[in-house]
Amino acid sequence: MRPELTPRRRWVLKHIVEEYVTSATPVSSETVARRAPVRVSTATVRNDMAALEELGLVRQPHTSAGRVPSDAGYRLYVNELMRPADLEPAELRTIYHQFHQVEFAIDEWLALARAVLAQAVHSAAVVTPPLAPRARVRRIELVPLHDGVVLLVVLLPSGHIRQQVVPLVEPATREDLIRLSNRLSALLANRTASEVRTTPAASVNEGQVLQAVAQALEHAEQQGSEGLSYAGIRFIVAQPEFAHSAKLQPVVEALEQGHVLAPVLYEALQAPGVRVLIGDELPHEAIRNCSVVLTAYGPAPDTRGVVGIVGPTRMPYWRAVPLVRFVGSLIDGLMRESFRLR
Amino acid sequence: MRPELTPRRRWVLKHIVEEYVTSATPVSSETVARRAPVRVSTATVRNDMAALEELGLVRQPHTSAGRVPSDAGYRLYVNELMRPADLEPAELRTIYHQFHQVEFAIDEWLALARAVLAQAVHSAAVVTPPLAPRARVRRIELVPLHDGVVLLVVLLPSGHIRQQVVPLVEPATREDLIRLSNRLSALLANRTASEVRTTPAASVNEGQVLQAVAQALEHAEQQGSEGLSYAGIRFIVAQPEFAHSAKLQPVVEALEQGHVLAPVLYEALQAPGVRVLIGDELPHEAIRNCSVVLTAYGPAPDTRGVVGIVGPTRMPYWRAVPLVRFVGSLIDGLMRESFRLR
DNA sequence: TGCTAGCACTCGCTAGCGGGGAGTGCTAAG
DNA sequence: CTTAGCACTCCCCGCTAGCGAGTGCTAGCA
Repeated sequence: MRPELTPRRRWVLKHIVEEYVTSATPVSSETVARRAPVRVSTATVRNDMAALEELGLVRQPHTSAGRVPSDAGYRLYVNELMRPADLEPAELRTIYHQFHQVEFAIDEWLALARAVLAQAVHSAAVVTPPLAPRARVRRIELVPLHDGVVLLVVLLPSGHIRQQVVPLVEPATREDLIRLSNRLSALLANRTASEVRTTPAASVNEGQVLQAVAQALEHAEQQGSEGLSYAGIRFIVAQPEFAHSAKLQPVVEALEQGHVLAPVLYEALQAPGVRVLIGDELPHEAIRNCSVVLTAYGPAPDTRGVVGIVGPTRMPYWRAVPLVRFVGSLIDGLMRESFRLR
Repeated sequence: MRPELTPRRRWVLKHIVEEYVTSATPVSSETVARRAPVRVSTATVRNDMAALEELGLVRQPHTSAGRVPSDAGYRLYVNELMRPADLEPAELRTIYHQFHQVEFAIDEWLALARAVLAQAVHSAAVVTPPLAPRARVRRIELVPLHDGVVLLVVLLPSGHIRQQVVPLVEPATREDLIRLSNRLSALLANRTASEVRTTPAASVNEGQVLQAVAQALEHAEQQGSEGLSYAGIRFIVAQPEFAHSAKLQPVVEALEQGHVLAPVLYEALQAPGVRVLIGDELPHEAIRNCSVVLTAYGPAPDTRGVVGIVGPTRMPYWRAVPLVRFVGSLIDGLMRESFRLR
């Protein structure tokens, strides 16, 4: 019969997790007993540890070693035992200022988010641009470059810009171009690539531009799913569980070739709040001894992206969760601000 | 007295390098003798190896091990012995097509160059955007966004676009904006940030825009030096010399934090052709058992950037050199083409 | 003088062994 | 239910011996 999960046992588990995360070595009964709020003997703790093991919450790497949290143990910790860290006001202020110092453009924020999260949690950080499943036109602009050649600038709802060089067939004055971009901005507003493709063109030049707009939208959609970027691999390399490259390799590959993480990211896109996935909850074998902490950002459903952390299951969840939440909300706020402006 | 570097000894060195690069294990006299074009005994090869060692071109990890090329040995190999590989026409065609399939924009080419080089040489690849030491204005454009707010688009000589949101002080019609952007495009053409800063403004709005232009240029300059990006760390992780994370860590750090490589990249920016730096020729201790193969791309002096490979000194130089050359010239060609269009 | 065959030697690599120590599980008593 | 005590397990470390790859050296031959 399954042992009971008494309050003290929960407490023991909590300390096993927190101790193991910081020390990276199996936690002995003595270590836990020493840190206990009321005096308990090591033998008592050992009994509790045995019970936790029977419940599948901790493991022993081998007899006569301390205990290590199992994935289920981390899960219980995150769900019920963890108290998210109070982040230093100074740290938050620094991050806040960094975000308000960079250029007012989403790519800058995302690059910064990568760097900040990686540094703050000492893990790898992943970031996706807004993943509009269908890219739409917000506005288009035609910039004359040279005789017979214009630069098409397509503004997307996410605030991204796509540019494309368009050769014209018939000569056009600057005024023609302004009329054309006004007309097309109104005509194409909120249209998707396939809708643009089927829009009839009123002139040869307009046909050229329509083609280019559709192409730009398609590229934007494609880039969305391939646009995952990461930072902080150096922190992963430094983790003792990845000291041997055989362990490290699948993780680095998963990060560099986004498709391993893609399903997880798309899932996080829908869910509100901060999402934590631990070890075997992840879909791929390759990253079974990793955890991810993710949150979606972005105001509208089709301008949402994901930021988060990828690290070993032995991760300081109590820091990772509030930090991811904070950075996510910062980007979210900046995007709302930029939407209000537009 | 120093032994002589006879033709056969050069030949032995060549084969030590090529064998070691592919096998990653010290090369024995027998292996070399077996591959010899004319029949020689292992004893003869051993004598030659001893001579090469005395010349500092090869090393012995320990007595009773085979020989491994030294940095000087690699250098001699690259300078005098190497015959750059004839790349497969199919491989070149594939790369060529990839470059002509992506969007017509420099960032796309650079991302592709990273991926292609990493994959083709199985090493990390580094890429910098055009590193204009002084960013200049090519053209500016003002796009109305909302009441009192415009999006400033600055085209740079490199083909990059910088965008910036500018709040206006006085109301302006669409025609006002066109006049203003025409005026400023002409006025500021080829100006640097500091020159823009000291340009007197004819109106309050113009002052706002001038500030924003200067800021955009400064950001562009700054991003140039921080804009180094890399790919293919997974290949570095897979190399046996980096199996232990202690060896790997400094390399990954050097890649992620561009400043270690910066001086090397700036040097390569000036030099024509493909530049190879081997082991201790690199400025930083951290990457002493790495080599880099770099080439500059870009038509004009202030639109030049660098692409290349970073890998272990045990690198297939005979493939790396022609591949870097090829990819560099592809980007160069695309940039020239895009300049001709504009 | 240069090449080659033969041989002793070096030294990393691996397996096996033993002692020390950390940490456990169990038992019996409070 | 908790605790003190104790035997037990098993990792870790250092040591040793044997093996084998590969060398350096020497002597003989063209």
